[in-house]
Amino acid sequence: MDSPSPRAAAAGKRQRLTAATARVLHEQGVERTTIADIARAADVPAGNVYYYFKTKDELVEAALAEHSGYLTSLTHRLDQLADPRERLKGLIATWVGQRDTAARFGCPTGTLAVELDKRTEGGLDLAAGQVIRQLLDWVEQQYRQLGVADPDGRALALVGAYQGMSLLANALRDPEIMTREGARLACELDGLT
Amino acid sequence: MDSPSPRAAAAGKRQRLTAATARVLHEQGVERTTIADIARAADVPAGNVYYYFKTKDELVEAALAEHSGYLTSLTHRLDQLADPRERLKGLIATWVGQRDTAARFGCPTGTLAVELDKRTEGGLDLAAGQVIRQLLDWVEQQYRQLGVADPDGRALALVGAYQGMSLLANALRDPEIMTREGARLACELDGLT
DNA sequence: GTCTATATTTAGATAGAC
DNA sequence: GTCTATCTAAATATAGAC
Repeated sequence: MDSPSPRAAAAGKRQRLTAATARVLHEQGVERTTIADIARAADVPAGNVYYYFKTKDELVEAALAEHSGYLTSLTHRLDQLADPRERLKGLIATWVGQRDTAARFGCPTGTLAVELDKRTEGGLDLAAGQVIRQLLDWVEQQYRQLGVADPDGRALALVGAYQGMSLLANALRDPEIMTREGARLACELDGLT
Repeated sequence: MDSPSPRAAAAGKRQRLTAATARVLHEQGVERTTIADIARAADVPAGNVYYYFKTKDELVEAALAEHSGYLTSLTHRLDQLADPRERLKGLIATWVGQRDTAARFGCPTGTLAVELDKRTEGGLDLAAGQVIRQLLDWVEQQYRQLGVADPDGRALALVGAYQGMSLLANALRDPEIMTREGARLACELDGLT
């Protein structure tokens, strides 16, 4: 279409703002990111942002929804694999594939959780935790289908290992930490009876 | 002493400010903490802080030095134990003992690392990583003395597990995650030949 | 060495023209 | 629906009286 309808243009801008917010919050953190930063990244005029989002917190919420949507599409893709063990190994491979981003900026949801958890007001302090919970639940289901003992404990261990290796890779600026830990986790999966 | 010398009083205030900064940054995060918050927590008049620390970043540096000092005294205490395996189990027990604080505010050094890593200026972006490196080095030494293979990989796994379980406990506000993961890590240590 | 008052800067948010 | 100008609030940092 050469001339998208105003409604379509508006939806496009809203989507661009959401995607840009997710990216910029990951790179700069919530507190160091200004509305102007987001507008620039989305190529939307600064004064126009408030037409689409009433407050900065609404932008943060939209970014969290974006992360949740990404996670949903990732797990749906992995669900195509027949073997739950292969699904978990696919998840680990995805993490390792993002090692350079992780070494520079950490896990998008994990770092957001750390920042939001410091808040006492606004009601977003536990919002990132819900996205992490979504991942934990999916991982637990895979262990359950594998028929191993303590599926939720194992899910905590796997997702915890991911958050931990992302934080270390980020703090030490070393993507190879993701590779090494990913290999170890895949090995452990292979060793499960 | 009823009347400490001015020099002693000054050193006392500096120490109070350092300790208060470490505590408040942990609870509120760097970006959401104001100089006034720190002054109040240290019971020092707000306008007086700048006599002791020229900038907010100097306070952040002091807090990091405090964490490093805490880590040094903790490892020195654990070094009194004869068996390196017992030292590592003592470290894990210390982590689990701090589960309520971890569930509320995360690991002091880890959450500081996440925040500082988002910075591109000021030179403090990698400072928290050095404290984490200090812990990694000590843990690696213990594995080395145990004579197991891949001591630095194992150190990454153990410290990563700690950072991961702290983040999950914090994001989900559940201290029991620390207990469960701590038990698993201690078990793994017992299983090492 | 202590403290008040204030300068400076910055960012979130809004009013209103177009 | 778009955009500029601006209000307001807050926080870092400084000047200077005591």
